[in-house]
Amino acid sequence: MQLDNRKKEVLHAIVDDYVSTNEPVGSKSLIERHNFQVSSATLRNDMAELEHLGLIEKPHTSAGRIPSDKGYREYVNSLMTIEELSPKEQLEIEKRIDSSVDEVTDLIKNATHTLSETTGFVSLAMSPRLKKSFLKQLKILMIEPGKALVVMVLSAGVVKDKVVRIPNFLSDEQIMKISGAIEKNLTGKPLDEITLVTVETAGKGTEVPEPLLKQVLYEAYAAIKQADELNIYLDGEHRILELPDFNSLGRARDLLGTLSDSGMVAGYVNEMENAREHSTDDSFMIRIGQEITLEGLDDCSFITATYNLTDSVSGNIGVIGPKRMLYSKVISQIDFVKKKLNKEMQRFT
Amino acid sequence: MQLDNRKKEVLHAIVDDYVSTNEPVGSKSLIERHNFQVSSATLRNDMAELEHLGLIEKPHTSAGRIPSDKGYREYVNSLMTIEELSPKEQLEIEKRIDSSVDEVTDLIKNATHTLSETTGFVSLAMSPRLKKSFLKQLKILMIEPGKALVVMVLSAGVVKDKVVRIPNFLSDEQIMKISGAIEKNLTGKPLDEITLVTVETAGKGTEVPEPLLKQVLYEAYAAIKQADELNIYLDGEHRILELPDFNSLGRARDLLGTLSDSGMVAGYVNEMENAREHSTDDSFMIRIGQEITLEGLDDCSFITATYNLTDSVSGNIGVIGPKRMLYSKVISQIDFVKKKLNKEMQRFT
DNA sequence: ATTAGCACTCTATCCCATCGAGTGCCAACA
DNA sequence: TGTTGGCACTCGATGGGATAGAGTGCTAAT
Repeated sequence: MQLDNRKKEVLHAIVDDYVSTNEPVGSKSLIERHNFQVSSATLRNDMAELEHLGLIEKPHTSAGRIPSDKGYREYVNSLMTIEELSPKEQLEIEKRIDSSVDEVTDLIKNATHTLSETTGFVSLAMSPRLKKSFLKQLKILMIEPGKALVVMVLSAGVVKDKVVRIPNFLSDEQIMKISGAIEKNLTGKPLDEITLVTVETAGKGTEVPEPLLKQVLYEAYAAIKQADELNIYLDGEHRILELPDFNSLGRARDLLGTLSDSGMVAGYVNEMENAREHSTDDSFMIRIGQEITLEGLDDCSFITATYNLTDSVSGNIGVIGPKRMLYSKVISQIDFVKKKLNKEMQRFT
Repeated sequence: MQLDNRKKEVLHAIVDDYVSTNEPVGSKSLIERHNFQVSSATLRNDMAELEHLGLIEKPHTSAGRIPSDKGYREYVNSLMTIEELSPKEQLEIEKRIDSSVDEVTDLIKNATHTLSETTGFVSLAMSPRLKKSFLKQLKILMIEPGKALVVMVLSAGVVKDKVVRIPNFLSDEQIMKISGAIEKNLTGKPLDEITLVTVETAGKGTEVPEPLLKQVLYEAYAAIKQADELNIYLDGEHRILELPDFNSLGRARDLLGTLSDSGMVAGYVNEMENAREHSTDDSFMIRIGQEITLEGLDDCSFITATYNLTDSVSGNIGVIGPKRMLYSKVISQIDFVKKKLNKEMQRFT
């Protein structure tokens, strides 16, 4: 994008003004609010140029300009400068992320809630992608005839469990044998390398009759697979209605409708994450307006960062807010929450 | 409420018409839509009377009438007749409540989601009140030095667990002893009779040094207490925006804001439930408009039914919708979901 | 007790005039 | 060539009538 300096400043100013006033910005008010050493007519020429480049647009023929998706993109990529949060803001966030919880899940929910409160937008987090973490323990507890609990401890300090159905007439002892065999053979294996075949192989030589054994092994496998399923935590959906950008009811409805299908959102975040892994970006993912392929999010921006539970186990945390947001601020808020989250997570590993 | 027959019919008709049209109903349209064998002037007199009794009201001097909270209450208590769902509707619900899930929690979430889909309103369920269920098993699993998992199996077929911190230098064997002692002494006791004292007494004679023992017992107690904490599941909040009753944005915002504090809603449901237990009502709780003491729910009705996991372990499931709802229909929908839920729950006990 | 008739009330809607912020373009200027 | 003042034009927002329509309460007659 070959823009001379003044045009860059103009775009910068338009984005800033539009973000803070929520009104299309015209050449005259631009002059009033900023120290351009030229006349409004000159700015009008510049603005015509910027519009030609697709960076800004007019809602109506005789209205001021608002940034286009491309304009926001340029702003985010090249123009804005990110400032650190003030110590007071930092303290506020640190205070809210309660460090006394006993489970990683609660910590993540906490951070998500905090992020929604500080930004005023919808926040979301993905559970850690555990497929790279490995099994440290696996126990099968008999609950009652026909029912057992598979408990797994993973390397990332996470505990998962699942109630499963087992054949009625299996004895406690048989179950112990099976769970011991699985644990012995699969400990240390990353979850994504554990398949039904691996589990079945691990269970061999347990002196349990074939068909019974097979069912238990299958259930154990299912439990392991469920352990690395991704969860998504959304928070603060109701804040959408407090944003002037979504006062049209129709938009708010579409957006909330989409967000209510959390599985779909989770799938999208995952897609984004996969796309990132093959690129050279830093750890932020920013999608603006139409770049987002979820229905009803045309007027939104979607920003996530990657937190780390261990070196190889990570997840995402971020916000969904209006395109018209204070990007630099929001990004540093997400960044700070992410860092705090990373720090707190060390307690678990 | 001493109302002659025609006045009852008039109130009935006003509620019906207002529910279906969402417009204040006047004397003339009442005549048009129903077979009253009198003139509109007569109805006007009746309506003036009903208004005097506080059963209906006028939005403006020259508008038709709408039911007041009291009017809806009279309608619900004495006027409406509840019809069964059609076989088709029943089938639809049965189909949606997937019976293949392995955990009670998932079943409840499923039913809640189904209820929101069938009614088009916000639905909610409380987790079973487990304080009357008793401990069937309690195991403490060592996860790593300093960390253990307390697994509890309750009489209602529910499995609960909690990660707890324990002293670093406790051995596997010591933990087993403690968990064995707790299990031995507390099995069969209802959760609400288990106190810190009971747990400490149960743990005596385990030959584990006093201060270490005490900490583990405390954590076990905390885990047990957490097991009977109530959870609330809300679903379909976004549907609020699809209701004409909440097209004013301000109202929708207040309502969603209140619902976002799920703890508060849970507390309210619990309060309602407690109030019910001392009354002779049947199993439905209906709160209309201002009867609801939650902020922002003035235009809502809150209807819940009680499901049973076992004879003594129950929870609530219901909806929050606009006051202007088809009560008879919604009640039978909730009732049917509740019955289906009860039926499915038998698999777990 | 019921009814027809009537004057009155209030909202919703449409139309129209006006205002104002903003634009594009042109001609002049450095 | 880039910058500027000037000007005609556009279009949404605002606000003031005028009108229509549905509904009401009251009165007098049945």
